[in-house]
Amino acid sequence: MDFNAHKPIYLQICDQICDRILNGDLKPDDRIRSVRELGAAFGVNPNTIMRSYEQLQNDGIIYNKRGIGYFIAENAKETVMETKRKQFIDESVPELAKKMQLLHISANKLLELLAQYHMDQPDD
Amino acid sequence: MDFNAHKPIYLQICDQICDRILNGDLKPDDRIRSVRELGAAFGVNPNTIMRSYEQLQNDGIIYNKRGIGYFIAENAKETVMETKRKQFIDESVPELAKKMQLLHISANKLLELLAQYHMDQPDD
Amino acid sequence: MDFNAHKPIYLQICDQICDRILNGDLKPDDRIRSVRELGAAFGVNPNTIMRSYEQLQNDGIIYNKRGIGYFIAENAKETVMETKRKQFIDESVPELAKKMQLLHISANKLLELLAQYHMDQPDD
Amino acid sequence: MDFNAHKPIYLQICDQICDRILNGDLKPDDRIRSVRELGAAFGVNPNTIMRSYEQLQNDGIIYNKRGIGYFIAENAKETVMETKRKQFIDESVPELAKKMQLLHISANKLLELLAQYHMDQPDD
DNA sequence: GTGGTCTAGACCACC
DNA sequence: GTGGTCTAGACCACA
Repeated sequence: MDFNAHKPIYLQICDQICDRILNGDLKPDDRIRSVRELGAAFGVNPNTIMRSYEQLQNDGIIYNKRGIGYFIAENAKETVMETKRKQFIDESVPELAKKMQLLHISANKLLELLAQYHMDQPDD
Repeated sequence: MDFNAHKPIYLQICDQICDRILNGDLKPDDRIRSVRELGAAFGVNPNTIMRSYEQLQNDGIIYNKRGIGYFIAENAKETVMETKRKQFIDESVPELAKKMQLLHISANKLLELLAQYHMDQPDD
Repeated sequence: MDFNAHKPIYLQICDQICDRILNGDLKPDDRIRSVRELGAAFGVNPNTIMRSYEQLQNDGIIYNKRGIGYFIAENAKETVMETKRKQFIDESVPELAKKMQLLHISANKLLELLAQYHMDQPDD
Repeated sequence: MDFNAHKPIYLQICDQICDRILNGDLKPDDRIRSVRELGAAFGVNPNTIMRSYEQLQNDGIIYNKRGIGYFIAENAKETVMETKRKQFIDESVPELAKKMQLLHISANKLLELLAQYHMDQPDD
């Protein structure tokens, strides 16, 4: 894994795990790799992984069994989905709208730009 | 002005000035407020304002008359517009596309969300 | 059995056994379940149960017949009672007093709160 | 400051700050000492202090001004009070009730024990 | 000066 | 083996 220099590594790891939950790769009660294991795999200090796991645990996305490891929470997918959608609607959309207005970019133009990025997703 | 906690204040000030240039509030050769004045107005250290002005000057958006103050550059609006559009297309759009895909938000849904924010802009 | 996340599982198991001794559920020379059996019942590693039994044995609350199992000690109830009362008076009460003071909870309020939990115990 | 060995230092620091908020020593918008300063004062690594501050910030008890420091939140006292009271009622009280029942300690006996610890607090 | 992130390495309790 | 806490020290961006 290679990391964006401008965002904390531990948050990028959170994002990566959330993405894997959203796309179904990680399911409830799946064990995720230990801090040491994942640290080695990512070439990152275990403390940094620990920090990611703490964050995710605070958010109710993973839970911990003492001496055993970390596991995906029961309703992790819903939690992540809800959190991210809320963020999207409350932050990304207004910001986007503001930019479009200032830059004179119409909705049509936006659709055109998005078309390049395989927007073949169903609504839900 | 209240500042977003996750973006440097000096950049938020840059943004605010750029916005005012784009919407026509600031025109070429208008004088902008001194670092002291704006610092006081924003409740921010003048050094921070200075940093914003340096940034804008480097980008060719404002210029400096020594001992007098900072002024909006001749082609500021075009410069800003071009820079921001490039950023929008190269950064915002791909990021947006990725989020929409993960969150199963369709283009239609996006338009619907945007509609709340007065999308009555012409293309150009 | 579900375990409190902030106290070691092996101590919670000790507590549970002590409670059963105090309330008369376990009597002197009763055999308690084997580490394997109890481990399976609790969904816990047998080593963890072993650790609980060692602890209780050190405290003189249970004893071991090699190859046969663990048994409640003769004076287990008295031992437990004495130990726990000492703990209660030396640790729980001061801690309680400190909290009540900080949170402005009066003795009356405390009695009121306790009333919900069937405080029909005689003194002794 | 001397620390209890069985509770994480960073949590003990959180508690100490909460206590100072509750007793009125720290008021809204007061600046608290920098991580380095407090670390030096307590003979503790600044990282450990940082961890306390993160925790308190997550709980909405303190907030941060970039490059300036940490400050007591507006309604910190209420937040702390509410959190701790909830904890007291939901956790301490039932646990206390259970212990009293098992150890045959009556409400009167409890009051007697508490009396030593200056229980001259008003209700509220 | 401030906080924030990260590393390396240690030690501990627990399973 | 697991996580959890802590230290020491580094480097960075920001005010």
